[in-house]
Amino acid sequence: MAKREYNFTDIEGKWQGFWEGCGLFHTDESSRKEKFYCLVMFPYPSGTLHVGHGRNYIIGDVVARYKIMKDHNVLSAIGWDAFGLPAENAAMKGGIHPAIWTKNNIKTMKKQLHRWGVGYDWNREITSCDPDYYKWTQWIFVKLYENNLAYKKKAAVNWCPSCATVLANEQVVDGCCERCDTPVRQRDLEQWFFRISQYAQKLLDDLSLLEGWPERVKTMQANWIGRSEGVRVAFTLEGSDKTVPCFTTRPDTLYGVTFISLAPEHPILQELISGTPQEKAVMDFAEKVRNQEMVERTAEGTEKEGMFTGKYVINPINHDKVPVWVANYVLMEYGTGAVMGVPAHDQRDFLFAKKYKLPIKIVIQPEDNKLNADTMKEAYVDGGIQVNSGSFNGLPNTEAINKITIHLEFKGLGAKAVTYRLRDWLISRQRYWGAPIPIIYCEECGTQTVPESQLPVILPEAVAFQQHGMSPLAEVNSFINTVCPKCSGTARREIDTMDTFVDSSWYFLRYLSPKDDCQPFITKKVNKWLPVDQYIGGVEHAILHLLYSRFITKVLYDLGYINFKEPFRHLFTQGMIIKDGAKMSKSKGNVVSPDVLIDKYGADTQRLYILFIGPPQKDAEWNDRGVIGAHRFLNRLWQKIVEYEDIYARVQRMNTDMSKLSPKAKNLYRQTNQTIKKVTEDMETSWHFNTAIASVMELLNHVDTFNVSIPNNAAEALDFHIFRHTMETILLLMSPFTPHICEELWEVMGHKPSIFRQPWPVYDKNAIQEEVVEIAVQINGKIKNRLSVPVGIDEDELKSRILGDERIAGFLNSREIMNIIVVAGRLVNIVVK
RNA sequence: GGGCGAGUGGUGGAAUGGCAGACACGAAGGACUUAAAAUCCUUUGACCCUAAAAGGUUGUGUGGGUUCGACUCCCACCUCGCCCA
Repeated sequence: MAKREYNFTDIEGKWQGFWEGCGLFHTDESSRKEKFYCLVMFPYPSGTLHVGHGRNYIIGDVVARYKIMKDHNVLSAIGWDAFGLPAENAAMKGGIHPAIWTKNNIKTMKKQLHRWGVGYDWNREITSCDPDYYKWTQWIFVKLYENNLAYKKKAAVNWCPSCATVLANEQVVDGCCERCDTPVRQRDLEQWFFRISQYAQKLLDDLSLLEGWPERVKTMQANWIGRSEGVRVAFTLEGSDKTVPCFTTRPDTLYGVTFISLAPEHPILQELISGTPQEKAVMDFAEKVRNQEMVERTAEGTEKEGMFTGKYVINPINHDKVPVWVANYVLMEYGTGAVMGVPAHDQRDFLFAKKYKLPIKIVIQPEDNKLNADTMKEAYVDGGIQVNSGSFNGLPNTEAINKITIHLEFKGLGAKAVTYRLRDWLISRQRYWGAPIPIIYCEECGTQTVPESQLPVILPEAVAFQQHGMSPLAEVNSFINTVCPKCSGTARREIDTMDTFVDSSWYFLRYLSPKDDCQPFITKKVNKWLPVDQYIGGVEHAILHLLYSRFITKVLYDLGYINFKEPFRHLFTQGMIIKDGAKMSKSKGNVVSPDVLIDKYGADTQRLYILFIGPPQKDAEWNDRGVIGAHRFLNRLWQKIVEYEDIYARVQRMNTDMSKLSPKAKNLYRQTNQTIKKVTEDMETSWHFNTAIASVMELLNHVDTFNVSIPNNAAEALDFHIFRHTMETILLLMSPFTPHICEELWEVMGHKPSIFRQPWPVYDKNAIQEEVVEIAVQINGKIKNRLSVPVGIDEDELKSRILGDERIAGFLNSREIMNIIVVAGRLVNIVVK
């Protein structure tokens, strides 16, 4: 009989068409099966996908297919995070319109996804740059604005003086413009913000609800939110009744204050120095600092710089008169924009004081070696006993923190306060390729939102892209000029567009009603399908995207649109695929194209290799040569099954009666069941697909030694039956990983497709039990021999067998046995003197 | 500087208190072939010993500790990666 070749190209095309046709991934919302919402982070259509991207979609596909077999009603959809800078850069460079560029890329990438065999309910596809979608992104903006969660204020933005344009943070590389390498400056411009800081505490508290999230990601979010508890202390300006509030987490060091520092942006600064001789010098200095980059200003290694304002404040606790400085390391955005300087107990204050010869006053002494203000080389930041602290002397500082706080509150000099590192979310971009912010400025009525009936505010297509300068929207008069929705007078539109993180912070709600033009999502549906049961994506989104999505979800919850507080129940973050020691990227030239590999070996081979390369949560090193191993395995599986293509129909199916099996069949049957157990456990708990696949490889290796033949009698038919059971099991277990070949071979073995309509195999508890086990025998922890014994052997019996073993007896000689440790079914350790 | 993670053969990795290196790649040798590819078989951590077999020593970044027993737990350190400063 002529053997069929493993023609992966035909097979993969055939089954991709079949699944599409039979609606394998079509979600029937009326189904009564348990729902499972499986979501991969939707891609940015950057051009083409490489195998590193593939990991994300393949893992998602494995999970979706597995859950389908476990009889869940699976929702698996995809879309495109289609607004963003690269499209606009391409327009400036290549003269191609961002819309066209994006559309082309989506087409390419969609084809690539299809070729991988990853399945989605394509009827639910969404594209964030599509007006049908961004209409609702704008709607969300309006809802936030109406609820005082969106506002406009002046803020420092990255400004490239050479390109004369605003840069997003990710366009700033090492403090310079990524395009022209000019050092980036800070400029104050009117910017739109979302008031995420108002949700800081909720975002922090509800991390505890996220049991299915990696601890690591939760920690990163908690650090990003950065809650700190402390006291806001009011320092009174000398000769005035004005106060400067300072936030500190260390009220125990209040007696040690020798100066206070203001941020250069502090509103009181101008007033302080107005009309004084030092006014110009101080304002020049403040201007200089404001042009420094934020990161640079606060970096520990950066030179602390400051200037005396000539004014003093009074320390409320001891009435010390302390000088007011302005300093580069104080940020207006954090706390109150003013800090109390305690050089003895804060390292930055220490460096500052040393540089400007400000006094150092010790107020906490460690128990052991006494500090000396004149000789200390760095700030002492640890605990100790209060000194120079009036009535608080002698207290441990941990106690003084509370007592001083209470004292300040009692006297009305301060109040407990909590601050967060989390700052409001700057969402406006002076860019073209984004969702227009739906705001209209009317000279009569002021700032107006665009009414819902007028949404979407369509992004005009005919615009000119220039190398330099402002957003192209600034020049489109037909866009800018409009009428006020309230008074119908002349008005102009906001020309800023929204950060793409806004688009991606709610897309998971849209998959439930992707084409609805009356509402962004249907409350009843999202309440049924969300939270997402499994979210899968890269750890690079651990902070921003996930935090913003959580924020928008909480806002929608508070506004009564949805009944869940968190969008993603379980989160899985896969590791990067590394090539030549670096993350795959076009600029490094180390990308591996999936298309070449699919042409050569097929999609199943590539899927298998990506899953086999290592545990999916860890980074893994790509090795082109390793792919061959995956291909060989699939070839062997193919040959093994096709070899008996004509036989399957001729051998009757039967139930497995263990007692009738030949010893070799019993062994195979046992290992088959053990493999079901191993793979199922890997799928359910750790997602270690690599070890799951390895165990199936071992099983196939075992089949090779099984020597099945075309049956001529009852005994051989029984062996064949076990062989068939094993091969069918392998197909079922492998089908989420390598769906095409399994589907094809399932048919070869005489079944009607689809294999994904089969239930996931369940192992036979009685069959996995070994009869004989090999026990390692150690003497003082060193292996000396191995003995095969029946499973469940009596401990005394085991000991006597071991002590009776010739080799062991030889090693023991006549040494005195101190102890014998028995680990059932594994090992025995004889401890001798 | 802080937080988190990682460090195991030539390579990717396996084993989370009990036989280190499963599974796979690569390499070496062999079979098939006019030849090559593909495929199949054998060997493969290092070192020592041996004619060979058998055997022994050593080995999971480094140094300590806990334990009958440590890749695994504890302490200190080194290197790398990510995030935050």
